[in-house]
Amino acid sequence: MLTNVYAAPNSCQDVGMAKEQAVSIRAMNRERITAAILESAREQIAQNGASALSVRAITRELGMASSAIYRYFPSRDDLLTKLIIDSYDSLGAAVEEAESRIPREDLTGRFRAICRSTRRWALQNQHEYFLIYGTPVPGYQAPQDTIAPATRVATLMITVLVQRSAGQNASGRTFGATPDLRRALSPMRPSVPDVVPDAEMARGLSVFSALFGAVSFELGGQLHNVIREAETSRSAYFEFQIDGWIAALGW
Amino acid sequence: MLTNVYAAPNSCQDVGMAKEQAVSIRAMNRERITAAILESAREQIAQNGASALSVRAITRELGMASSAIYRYFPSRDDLLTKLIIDSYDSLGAAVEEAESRIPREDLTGRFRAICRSTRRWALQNQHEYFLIYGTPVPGYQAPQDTIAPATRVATLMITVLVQRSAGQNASGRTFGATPDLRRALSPMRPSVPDVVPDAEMARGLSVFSALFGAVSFELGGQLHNVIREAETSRSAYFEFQIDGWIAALGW
DNA sequence: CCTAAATGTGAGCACCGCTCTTGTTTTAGT
DNA sequence: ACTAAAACAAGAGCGGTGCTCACATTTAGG
Repeated sequence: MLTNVYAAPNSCQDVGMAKEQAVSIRAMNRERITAAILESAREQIAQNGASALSVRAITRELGMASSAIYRYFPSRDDLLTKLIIDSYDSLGAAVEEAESRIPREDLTGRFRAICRSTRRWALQNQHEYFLIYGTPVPGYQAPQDTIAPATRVATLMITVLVQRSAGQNASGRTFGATPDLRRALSPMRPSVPDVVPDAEMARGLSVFSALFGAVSFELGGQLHNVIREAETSRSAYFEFQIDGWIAALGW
Repeated sequence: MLTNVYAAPNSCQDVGMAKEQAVSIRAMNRERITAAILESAREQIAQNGASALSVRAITRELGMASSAIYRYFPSRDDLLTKLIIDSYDSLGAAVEEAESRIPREDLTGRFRAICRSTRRWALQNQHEYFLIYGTPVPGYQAPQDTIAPATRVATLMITVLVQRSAGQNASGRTFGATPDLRRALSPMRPSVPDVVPDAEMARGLSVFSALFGAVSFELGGQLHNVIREAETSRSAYFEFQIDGWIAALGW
């Protein structure tokens, strides 16, 4: 149960305050209540998943009228959008933190760190993970605000790939990359330095989706009765997959 | 709009019928109405996804009382379970059909067919795909009936792997497979012939999850602004990935 | 100070999954 | 053929949902 930060919204009214304060009490309350709503929502999602998120339940927990929440979020979907953005950021921050601990020159180590921290975050935030990489909601179009946070871990992965490609200046193994594939990758091209050949980009992206396929399979229960549930087994299998991805990248 | 197969449930009552008919009119009606419910449900899911499935909407479309549907499915979840099983079967049948068209000795061709038909089915049945491989519903435990259909495409993939392993009797490249990995794979071991080494099994499973990761990424919009939307581009990228998986399998 | 904007409230709408009662129809046993 | 039991259909209703609206109150700024 949350402490009711929403209660007594006018608690500051009788305290004499200077008119020109840094932030008005209204703005303060707004920020506080918005945060409380998000906290309650996150709690609900962590326990029962996104589909069970109820705005009425949030207002109940906060002790406000059910209609009051619409002063802060115009709809349930907008609330969810904000939560999605936060989840992207949470995952991005976790992965960035883990990767930053590895010596810069240890490229495979950084790659491993990205994979492991992604899985770890997903295991610890299952519902948030599926909020991001689960079933897309039908009418939902990802707003502009989501795309930047969504690319944080992808950007990190690309960075490692770039440094790898830069290390071996245009070595062989640059076959592949049919014209069709080149065109397919064109939207991504501007974001990636020229040192990275097309095939390398495609391989990186492929490994990227394989990573999330592996995590989704584990979290989605697709490995039930296939890989032992014990963490040692799950982890061993995951490490085996990482080795495979590193090999696929030609490292 | 569906033709109202539910209407006039007593239409047979006044026709004199022999008592010992193969199936009673009640059983006939039950079968007919159950089929109509499922058809309407599938239609709804195809249009708006599983989350938008409403039993009341089904009964409206069929012209029955909203409470009547509970004579056929005890709850919305049971209805969904049936639809999940059907989706597994639909996917399994599509993949089996496509794979069966390839000459038996063309192992990579059969593998390619499995991958391509999986993607094709997913593109044509997006909501059904996410019904299977999307966000797991919180309290939902897959009933026993689902596991058999769920393994159809996996079984197919294993078959190809087995034939490949059988072809090259215990060649080199059987490194890997730490004790931890061996234990991790133990639940799967009884289902796979001994000719397939542990590492091969793990690799196959890894490729399997990579396949679904790739499909999920495409359907989930994760490739938006990354790979051109045109089918030629999407297909070219997918084929590139297939080549990578074949390489990963050491073929 | 006073108007206008922002915020809180409660009633209410249309929908949802599901239950229960009541009355009808079909089945099965004698 | 008759009857008890089982299956079924219909409607009312319960508690829940997201959301809107009219109305009171509180705050902000000219």
